[in-house]
Amino acid sequence: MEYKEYIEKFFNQGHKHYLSHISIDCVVFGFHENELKVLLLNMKNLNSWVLPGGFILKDEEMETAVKRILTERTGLTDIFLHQFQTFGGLSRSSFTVPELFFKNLQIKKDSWMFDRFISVGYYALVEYSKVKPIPDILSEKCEWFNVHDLPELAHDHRHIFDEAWQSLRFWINHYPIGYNLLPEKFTMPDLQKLYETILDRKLDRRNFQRKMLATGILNRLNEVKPGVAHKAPYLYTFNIAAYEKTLKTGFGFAL
Amino acid sequence: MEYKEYIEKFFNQGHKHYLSHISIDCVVFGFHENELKVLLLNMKNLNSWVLPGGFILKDEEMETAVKRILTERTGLTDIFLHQFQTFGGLSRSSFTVPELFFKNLQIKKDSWMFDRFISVGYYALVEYSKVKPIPDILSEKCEWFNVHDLPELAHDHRHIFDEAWQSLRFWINHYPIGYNLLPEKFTMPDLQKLYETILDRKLDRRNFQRKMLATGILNRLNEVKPGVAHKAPYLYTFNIAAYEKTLKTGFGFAL
DNA sequence: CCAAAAGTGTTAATATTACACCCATGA
DNA sequence: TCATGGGTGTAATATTAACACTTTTGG
Repeated sequence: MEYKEYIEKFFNQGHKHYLSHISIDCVVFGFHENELKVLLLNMKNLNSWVLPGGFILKDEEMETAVKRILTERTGLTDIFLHQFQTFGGLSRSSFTVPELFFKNLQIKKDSWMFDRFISVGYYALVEYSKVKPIPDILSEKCEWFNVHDLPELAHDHRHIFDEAWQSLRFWINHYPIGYNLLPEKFTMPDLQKLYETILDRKLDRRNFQRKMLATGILNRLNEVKPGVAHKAPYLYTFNIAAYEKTLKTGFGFAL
Repeated sequence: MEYKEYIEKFFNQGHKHYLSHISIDCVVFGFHENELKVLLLNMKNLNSWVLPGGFILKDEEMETAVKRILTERTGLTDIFLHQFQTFGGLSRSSFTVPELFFKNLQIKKDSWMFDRFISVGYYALVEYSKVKPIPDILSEKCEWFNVHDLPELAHDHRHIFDEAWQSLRFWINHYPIGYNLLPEKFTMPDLQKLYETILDRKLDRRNFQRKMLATGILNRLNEVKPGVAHKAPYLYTFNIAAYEKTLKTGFGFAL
């Protein structure tokens, strides 16, 4: 049984390969059908949902670890990442699980996995349609959830999610967003929906467009969105050079 | 020799008490004579300056650890803290030191202190005049430096400092500041100097005053600063209730 | 009595918000 | 042809920036 072996090795030997006491938790945001989504995992045998996460190899950059973890969960490379907070609460977890989880498993009582962890929180922005959610070895399901309709989360993951979303809301008032969340070509209404969804409030159509165009990060194409009812909206792409530049400098406006 | 014993115990036994692979680095800001200051330590035997830092006890909240560390360095309790970033670079340090540091010391080659560390960065705001800088066991000196005139820092501490200052600059555009950096009674020019020093640019006297008063976090006293040449400025205190409230909600203006 | 610093108010510029009309399209 | 959503411009308001005169005081 490959699973059994893997788990046992992970619990009993993992500390030889990974930094102990340190974990990574990721809040992966996607945008689909005008809804902001988050990727969650359902742990095997336990019926609990958790954020995707993992550990840092001893000879691995922290950010490389995050990318590795997220590539495993989503199939994507080149993911936008933002480190938003590190969680150090004493009671935040320890990997406490009911006995049944370990039936048939030979796991040492002093496994590194039962130690206390400090967790570094990252949020990621990904293009929903390109993601192939892949459960990890400990989990059964990997699914998208609407941010307004999350299941109960284990440990302090609800808190981590809340902090991530808040951080994201703050971020988009200062830095451009969308390149990582939208398809290559998108419409102004698409972009506005994205902002509205993240900020969780309505924005004025005309003012939004004016501000966005003023940032200079958009290219309007000589195409309109095909196959829509009513007047077809223009398609846009991001002006990557300007976008990247603004990612560094920030623009100072509030939507 | 107490020092020798302590160091040996710390290097050889510390992993039993502290979380391995995790450190804390603090950027302690003070304000004195219209200069923004940072507290640095000079390591014994090495002539290198570092940020104050430390480790987390296995049964200690992370924030409690930071407070403990800073109380040891400054003599203060109740310090304003802000976690600004976590540093996970592979090459960021490891505690590499020249051989001479270990002359006469019996330290195991596999001491936890030679492992790789992920470091959680906090900045602290303290009232300069109340601080009694106290070196730690590994260091010889603990001194204030003007932020514009820092010595060379070991490891990636210059980078950590830069990120802290940047984070602080960002912070003060959204949240009140000063309660932890100024004496209880202060003048409007004092407060302005503080802002100017942190932001590293001049502000308009009149507009500054208007905005500050508009926030409602200040109480003007019926006293003026004694013993000054020229017209004496009013003294202010912070309205703690309003200050604390604004610390949570933030005010949205840019200086 | 004057230089130097502090207190205060007004005006101009800019940014933000609110709002209304026309256009294109598929049903 | 009409209901729906998209494109655009302008006026009102709020915020920010620029700026000048008066007051106080120690030397």
